[in-house]
Amino acid sequence: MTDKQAHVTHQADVTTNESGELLLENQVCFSLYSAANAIIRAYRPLLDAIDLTYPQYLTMMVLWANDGINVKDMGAKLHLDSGTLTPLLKRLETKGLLDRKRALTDERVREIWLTEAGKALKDKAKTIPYTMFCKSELPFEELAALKSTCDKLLNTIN
Amino acid sequence: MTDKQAHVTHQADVTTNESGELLLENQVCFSLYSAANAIIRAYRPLLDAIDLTYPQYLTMMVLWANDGINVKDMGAKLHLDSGTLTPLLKRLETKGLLDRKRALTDERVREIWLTEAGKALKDKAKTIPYTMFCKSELPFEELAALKSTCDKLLNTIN
DNA sequence: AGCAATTATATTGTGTACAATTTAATTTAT
DNA sequence: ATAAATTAAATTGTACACAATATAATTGCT
Repeated sequence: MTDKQAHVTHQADVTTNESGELLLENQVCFSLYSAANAIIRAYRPLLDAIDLTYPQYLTMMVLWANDGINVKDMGAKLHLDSGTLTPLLKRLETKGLLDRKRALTDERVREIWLTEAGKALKDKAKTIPYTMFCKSELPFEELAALKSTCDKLLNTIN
Repeated sequence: MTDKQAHVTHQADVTTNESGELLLENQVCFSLYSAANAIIRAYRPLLDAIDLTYPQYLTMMVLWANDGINVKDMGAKLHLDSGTLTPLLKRLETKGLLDRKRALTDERVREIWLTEAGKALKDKAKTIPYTMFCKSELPFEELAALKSTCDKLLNTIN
């Protein structure tokens, strides 16, 4: 083993075993990736009841707090680009939850406005976060620490 | 506000503000979801160099430690089903990294065996975890805590 | 004013995730 | 032994993510 590899093994032994092997079980990123998938799966039965997917639910949450927001600002909040958002917003429009209007001052800009049905959905979604909190079976402090680390990761990694 | 909703707000104020509103900024699950997406984006330039996607890289990692594993056991390790794995494994087969063989004792079972090229790729992938560790700019202990919480979440939520 | 550069969104194409269903092989129960 | 039940993969269809590119509107520059 080279000096460089020894350093690697020492510094990052979350990721490798004593022989420097790549082990799935030791990968932080794999745990994060699997937990994110599991969370989306856990949301599904709750969101099926209001006919939303998880990304659609996040999008509605942005709109409930920022009605009339444009696609670019929505993308900045959700960390998603127009390639993801355009079709997603069209599907929410088809469901009758929002309208996609062009801004009067700038024809390029698409403003997203909730319909009455879209606004009404907010109330039905209100209990979802607490249900998920219970499903997690984790103490409040641990979830707060998880959020803090994820936010740091997101900020430094991009 | 009902008593039940007051309880919700008190218990889960990571998710809601003082008026009980659903705020994206306060959602643990959204942070986890965004961090997972960000991590996959951060892996991309490293994995492009060896022509793998992140799920393909995870799959190869399983094979490097468990050559000849079948699809079901692979799915249990990766928390993915055959609907995801079958096409993914076919793509890795097309790249010449593995062979998909039927088990002799049970014709239903598909065994996945690394080719020489598949085995050789392991060496090129060795430095990736340490590079990602550096990219995170987080102390080792915080990453270990992150992994621990994600693993707990994955176990309780399913 | 007029043209180049920039910006906002949309489109195209690839690769996941996953529910639901199908197919084929094996096991179980009678 | 054989029909029913179970199991392992594969298939089908929907919905993300995101890179790359295209389109159209606006801004900046001279």
